Amino acid sequence: MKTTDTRLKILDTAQELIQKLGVNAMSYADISTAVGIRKASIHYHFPSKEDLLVSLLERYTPSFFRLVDSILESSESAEIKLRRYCGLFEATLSSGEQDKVCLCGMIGAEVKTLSSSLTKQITHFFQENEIRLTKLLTQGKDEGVFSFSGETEAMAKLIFSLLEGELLIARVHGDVTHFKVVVEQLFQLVKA
Amino acid sequence: MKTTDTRLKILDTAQELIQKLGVNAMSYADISTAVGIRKASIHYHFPSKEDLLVSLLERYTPSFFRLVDSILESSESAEIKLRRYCGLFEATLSSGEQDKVCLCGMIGAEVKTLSSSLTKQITHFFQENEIRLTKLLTQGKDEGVFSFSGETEAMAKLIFSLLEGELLIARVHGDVTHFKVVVEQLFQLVKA
DNA sequence: TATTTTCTATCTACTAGAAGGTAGACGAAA
DNA sequence: TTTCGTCTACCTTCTAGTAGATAGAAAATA
Repeated sequence: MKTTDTRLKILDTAQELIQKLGVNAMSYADISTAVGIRKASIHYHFPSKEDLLVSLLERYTPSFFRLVDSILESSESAEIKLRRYCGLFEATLSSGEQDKVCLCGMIGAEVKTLSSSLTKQITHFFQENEIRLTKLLTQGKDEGVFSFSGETEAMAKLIFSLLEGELLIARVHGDVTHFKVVVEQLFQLVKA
Repeated sequence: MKTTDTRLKILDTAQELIQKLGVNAMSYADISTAVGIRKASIHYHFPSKEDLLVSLLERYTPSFFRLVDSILESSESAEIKLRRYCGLFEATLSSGEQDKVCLCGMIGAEVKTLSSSLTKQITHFFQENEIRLTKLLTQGKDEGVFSFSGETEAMAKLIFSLLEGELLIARVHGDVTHFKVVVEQLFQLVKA
């Protein structure tokens, strides 16, 4: 098997396991079993768990923002764009056995057990989301489809925290509808 | 030392450790060191980790709702009550070294590594919060101090997810202000 | 009251298994 | 013939959890 194939399989599997169980409940042995490769081979590709986490975030963050930016750059209304943005989070929750949350949300919860360089990567992910949401909201206000009082930046922060929080809560309830209800309520609040 | 004293110390320490590090990153050895007692003594009071978690939630949930209910039963305006409710979450974040989140938020993130009876306890905590927020919002609408479109129940869900999410996010940023900004924005949205 | 017994909470010492990680052999491909 | 990716075998440390000794307090008995 090619290097890149194994590497990818390891990253995919590790990501799924972390989104489901968290960093500290996931082990090299788990990945080993799921991928069908020996633990030592995983250490060949990712010498330490920290290396694996860094690589995971270096892949996840740009790939997530490619999706977000393709939404932002489309020619749709700000309302549709925001719906599609929220849809990215809902897709994570709905996928598979409805047992996964945002990778960065999960790692964010465990931040106090991780290195400062990982903390920086998570902070960066959060900030970039707020920046893009601010853009989106500004566009919506300019178009006249969004209307709400307060600062646009504060609203962006609020929306992002609500989405990350809902992912956790809806999963505990085992109820994707819970997520959808909150997103609909969000639209009630921002719609002009 | 009296039984109850040691038991309390163990519970207090375990709670702090979980709020900071999470269930899976906290060990009996950690508690042992912090309390100044041997591991075996902790197992005497709480035979298994599951027992400890159950006891922790059986203490945390009613004690949290005692605080919430004392706010709800006060004679203040709904706005003040909501501020004080949000203040409970902010207090957790602000306390100590600003490294703790809601116990149930943290355990909620790790829910897929835990027993179904613990999942039920977390679900219950979330639902009871939504019920109380719904009451509070209804009072505010009746008083005329709150005004927002959409269902009151959906708004309650939205507020709770936003608070749990903000706790995680603001901690990663190491910035209590981030939390305060979002709470202020919430008031912009609900105020009449 | 004095003594014995039982109970309680702690301790030391241990187990088995899982964790992250390493050394070095080996086969295939470049 | 060197490099690459995988393997087996192993190490150390940590994990939850157990067995059994012990000291002191409480309760029962003489």
